[in-house]
Order: sequence, then C-alpha cells, then structure tokens
Amino acid sequence: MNLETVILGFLNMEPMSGYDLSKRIDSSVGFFWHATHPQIYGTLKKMIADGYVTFDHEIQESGPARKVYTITGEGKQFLLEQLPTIEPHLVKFPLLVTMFLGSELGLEFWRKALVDQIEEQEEMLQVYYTILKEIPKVGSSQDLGGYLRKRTLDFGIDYQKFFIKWLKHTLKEIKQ
Amino acid sequence: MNLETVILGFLNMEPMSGYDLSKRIDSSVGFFWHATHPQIYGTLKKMIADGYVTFDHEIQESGPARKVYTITGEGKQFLLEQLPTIEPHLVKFPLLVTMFLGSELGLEFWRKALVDQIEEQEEMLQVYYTILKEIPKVGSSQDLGGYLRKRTLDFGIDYQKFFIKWLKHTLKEIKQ
DNA sequence: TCGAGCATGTAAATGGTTACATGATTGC
DNA sequence: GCAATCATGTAACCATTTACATGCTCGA
Repeated sequence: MNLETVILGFLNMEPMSGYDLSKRIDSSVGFFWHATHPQIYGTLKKMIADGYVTFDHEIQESGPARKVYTITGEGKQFLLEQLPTIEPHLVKFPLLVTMFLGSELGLEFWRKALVDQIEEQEEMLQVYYTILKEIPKVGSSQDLGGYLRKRTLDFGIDYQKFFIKWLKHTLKEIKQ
Repeated sequence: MNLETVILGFLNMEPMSGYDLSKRIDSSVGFFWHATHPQIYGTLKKMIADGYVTFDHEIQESGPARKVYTITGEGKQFLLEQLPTIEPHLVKFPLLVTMFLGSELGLEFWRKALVDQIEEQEEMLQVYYTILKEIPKVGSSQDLGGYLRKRTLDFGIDYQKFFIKWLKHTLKEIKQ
C-alpha cells in the first residue's frame, strides 16, 4: 500500500481537491497513515500522468481555482488490485525506543516524561471521542462500509485507552 | 529520533558490528523501530565521518573481517542530547486504512482477511512470549534499565493481546 | 548439495519532510 | 493588524527499500 492507493480510495468515495484530500486523510485515517501536502500534490501529478485520475478546475470568486480530481476507470481497476494485498504495518515509536535505550536519563526524567505523555494521550483520546459523537450511527447491519469505518475509530479509541493504561501502570511502578 | 541515535544507543551498551546491530535492533526494539542492513551500514559510514563512532577490525578464521564499532565521547554527547527529545510516533497501518477504504471488497473477503490476521498476530504473540521467558528476571528495584526494557516487552505483548481481541470482536460482529 | 546463517557492502529508485513561495478571506 | 484557514505548488534534502554483489561455514 502506498499513497497512490490511499488517494484513489478517497477519490473513489467522491471527487475532491488536493487540499480536501489532505484534510480528509488527516481527520479519518490520520492515526494509521500520514501524508503531507507536498506529498499529496506530487502524487496527484504523477497519477494524472498514469491516467488514474482526471481533474476539473472549479473557479471560485476568490483565491486560486480548486482542482477537483476524479478517479478514472483505470484508477479504479488499480485500486481494486492494490487494496486486497494487506501489507504488514510499519511503526516508528521513539518513546518506546528511548525507554529501551535511555535508562541513563534517570528516574526524574522518566517520571516527568511519563506524566507529560499521559497528558498528551488523554487529550488525543478526547479528540477521538469528539469525532465519535459527530459520525452518524451505523444504521442497517447491511452497511458494511459504515461498520468497518466505525470499527477503525473504535480501534483508535481503544488503543488510546490501552496506551494510557500502560503509561499509568509504568509511572506507578517507577514511583515507588 | 533517527537511526543514528538508535545505533548510538546500542553501541552505548557495548561495541558491536553492523551485523550485530541489525540483529539486536530487530530482536529488541524491532516492534518500535525497523532498520534494514544497507541502512545500518550506510549510517555507520556517515557516523565515522562525523566522529561519533570508531571501529576496529576483528580478524576471523573465516569470512570477511568483522568491523566492531565503538561509540566515541562526541557520539555519547550527541546521544545524550538527542535521547530526551521524544518525538511523536509514526505509523503506517495498511490493514486499518484498507478497512476504512475497502468495503467494496465484500463480506467474504473481510471474513477471510480477519481470520488470517488473527492467526498471524497469534504467532507473533508466541514469539514475544518466548523472548519473555529468555530474558533475566528484573532483579533489584534499583535497576531502572532492566525495568524499562522489560516494560517495552510488556508493551509488545499487551498490545498484541489488545489487537487480537479487537480483531476477534470485529470478526464476530461481521459474521452475523 | 542445498539452504540458512554469518558478514560485508554498493547503486538505483522511491518515499517523505522541510523550507520556500504566493495570495485571498474571515474573524478576533 | 494578526492569526487562521483556504488553496496551490516547487526545490532541496533526507530516509528508506530493493536489487545487486561476494564469499565462507555448518548442518541436514
């Protein structure tokens, strides 16, 4: 899975601009995939050349014309080829690596670091709760898409809870 | 945090070769940081130029001479500067992204995909349990390093359990 | 004898971040 | 007036992967 596939997946829901893609990716799968705007604009350019997307200018009263991208037949075909091959996940987790390597930083450092982390992660959890309230309830049990999307949000929330619990447990044991 | 810092952290425990680093990183923080061997050899080369490490040839009866790298004073200073700044974690999690984007793949696909994932993740869990049995019990409560390292392994195990539970729950709900 | 593990590396390509660059609108 | 949001993009650099390249040893 690469950014091309992710972008095609979103354009497969509805046509949108590079700016929209950036916001949408961030606020939905942001926890599972991160992409910056230069990366998105660059990839869209490449995908035009590949014939996976087309675009139309959407003139606005103010500011530059939005480029609204639409997935093509070829794009859709590519998407459906790519999606089923689920690759293993990649992680860079500096906190845990630092824990493994950084006992020299001392007890006081770790106490404070853990307190800070707990605070940060609890803020993140609140953000997810807010999103949860905003999404529509999954209606019919026939709606696989709605169910799967809600389940990814559940993952974010439950993971966050798990992580906070682990952090608090570690802090408690370090304190005594 | 970058690979330089990770390598320096390991060389700060004991001098070792690029090959050793590759194995050690993989079997300890592999879950939190991944590095391939060309990356490690390349980074070591750069770090020699920067004066963060030195090396000695260790002649063997057979095969090429091992290059055993040792951290320098400058390297140690750089390490202690870098370690305390804990950066946010980066994740690429194709399974969850695919769930968000891939309802078109259909119920049957997802049933099978989840069953496969559960199997894979349960195998990984067994691997972590094996490592757990092999590491020495954390002795004195004074041993901060031992405690923190054990705690990173706990994270791996508890995360794996959490993930499997989430997968099984999803499979159950998808089945009916 | 064949594959796995030990042990080193280079080269090309791809992927990703950071900084630079522009300019309008809206709300405080 | 200033910050945030909308909206586009380029260029330079840095990080990472994949393929290529070599050669020895040990056990099945």
